[in-house]
Amino acid sequence: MTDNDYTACHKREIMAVHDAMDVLSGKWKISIISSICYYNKRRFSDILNDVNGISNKMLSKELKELEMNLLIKRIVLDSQPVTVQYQLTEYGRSLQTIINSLTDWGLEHRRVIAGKPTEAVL
Amino acid sequence: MTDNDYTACHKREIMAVHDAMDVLSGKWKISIISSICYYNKRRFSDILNDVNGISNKMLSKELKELEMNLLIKRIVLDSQPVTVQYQLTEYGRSLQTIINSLTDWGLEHRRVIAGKPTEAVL
DNA sequence: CGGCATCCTTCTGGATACTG
DNA sequence: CAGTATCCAGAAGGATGCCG
Repeated sequence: MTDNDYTACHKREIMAVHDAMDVLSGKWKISIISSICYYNKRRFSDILNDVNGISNKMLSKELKELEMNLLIKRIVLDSQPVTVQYQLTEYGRSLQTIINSLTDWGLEHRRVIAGKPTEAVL
Repeated sequence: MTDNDYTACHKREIMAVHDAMDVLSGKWKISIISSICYYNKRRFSDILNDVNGISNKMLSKELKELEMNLLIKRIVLDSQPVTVQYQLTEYGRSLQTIINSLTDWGLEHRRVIAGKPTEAVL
């Protein structure tokens, strides 16, 4: 993008971003995907713990939506009591680039807004 | 990330993602940023037109939030009637990578869910 | 043109309790 | 453990009209 405003049409790109957000929007969805992505396999209660502030209701709901969108899969192990693993699908793994960009930016951003040291809540 | 689940702690990364989403979450915020980003400078009514389905109220509100977070700046030209340009700040431009990832993924995603041809609404 | 104010409906999401 | 069910407050967000 140059500084002079030549008027190409970018509606296609903007709509692509909107499409992506259709599936990813929600206060928690991206954090949930990150959790599953970073750990490869992750259980319900672990995600509940990873994602700061989420309630089990919301986690349950958003996991279901992500599953419907074929981004994650649910694997039930017949242990006692039952164990459920969540995992990214092949398709879901295509989000890795986005997750990485967001992670990088988030780490930088935390530094910029200051007073929010990374180590504090660890 | 390997297939065997060695248990490193990724809370730092997951929280970074959450931090990023703090600033970027909302049904429209990322689309708005994309619009401004792709056109470099963009006026209120143009963004209103770029972002499919947004109302002026929401646009106004989210622009204000983005400005508060120092991601965009508002430039008033004293024309008649008044013209307002929105532009990414230096800091805001650091989001470019994220926007690009989302655009790429969105274009791919549109292909995957099918029945939503890119050209239709152009 | 670029908003803000108001009204009103829908959706979000927390707290809590309960189930297999 | 991994959810589901219910209740309910508050936020999100659309429609419309007004203003400098």
